[in-house]
Amino acid sequence: MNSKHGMTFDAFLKNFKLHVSKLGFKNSIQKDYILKILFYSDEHLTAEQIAFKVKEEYNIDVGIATVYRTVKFFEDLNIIDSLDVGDSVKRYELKISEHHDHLVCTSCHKIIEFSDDIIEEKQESIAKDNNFILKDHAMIIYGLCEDCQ
Amino acid sequence: MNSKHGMTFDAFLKNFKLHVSKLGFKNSIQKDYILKILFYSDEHLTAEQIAFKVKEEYNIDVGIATVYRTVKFFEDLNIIDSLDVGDSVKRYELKISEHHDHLVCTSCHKIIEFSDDIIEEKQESIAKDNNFILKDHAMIIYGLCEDCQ
DNA sequence: GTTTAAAATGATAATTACTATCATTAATAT
DNA sequence: ATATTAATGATAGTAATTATCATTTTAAAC
Repeated sequence: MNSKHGMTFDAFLKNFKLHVSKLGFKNSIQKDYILKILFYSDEHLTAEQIAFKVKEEYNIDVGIATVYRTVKFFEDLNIIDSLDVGDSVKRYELKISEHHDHLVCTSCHKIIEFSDDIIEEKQESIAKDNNFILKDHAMIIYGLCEDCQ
Repeated sequence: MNSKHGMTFDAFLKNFKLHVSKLGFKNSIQKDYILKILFYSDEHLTAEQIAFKVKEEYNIDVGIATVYRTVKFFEDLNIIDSLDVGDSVKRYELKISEHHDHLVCTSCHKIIEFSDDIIEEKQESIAKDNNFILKDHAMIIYGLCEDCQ
């Protein structure tokens, strides 16, 4: 067990590749390494950051267009979340750990994750009350962190 | 009383213009009509839509740069909220009615407003628990509305 | 292991929402 | 009325993302 996700990356990757094949898509080393960077990252990464880290850590060149395509692909597969902190750049994170929401510092842009069962339940009931089938939600609380007050 | 806001637009505008003056800024018919469109709109409007409606409904020409500047100005004054439904276009709404969050249909992009006191309270306590001074929050629940299921 | 068909990639052009610039206009103070 | 100064509008510029298309790679069939 060498990760915070309760699963090794190799096991996760094997599973992922099988899933991709079954859906009729083709695997690639680019997908593998983008996934790997996201798997091990503690932070929410932009497309540019992903490309940079794949090169830096594994010496694999990935075109920026491929990164954008791949994160979109991952979103379609529902394995990543995208997050816009308010600076109009999308940041991505793998969805394999349990769901959480975000607290964002409006000064230093630090991101803190949290989860709250009561809020989750409330969201369910609000969707129900409005005859919506709940698909997803995004909740960002903006404030000033300890360091920036 | 001719509006959903419990105040006539004329009263609201008078107040607004006084506030602008007091802060040392100048008033303009462009600001007035952008505010008027937002005041009477049931929907969350993009900058482009605001410019179009000002022309359509009051036959006033407003440059698109002025609309962007003005909504930013209104944001600084804290009288409008901006909302990104996920299509990377900002939509704006006046903040004169009480605070609410949004339910968005992922199919037809219909927006439904809701508010929930328990969620609001929870957000307060989450901010507190993390030593954040809460400034604002954005919560969007995504789902399929009745018509799109 | 070759061949084949289709999808993925990478370089880059295009798009789009938004911002900056700057000359002109309009609003407030004197 | 005049002066001052901010606001406006036209448009160039920016930055993130998407589209295009020639080339490469994948995976399946032979």
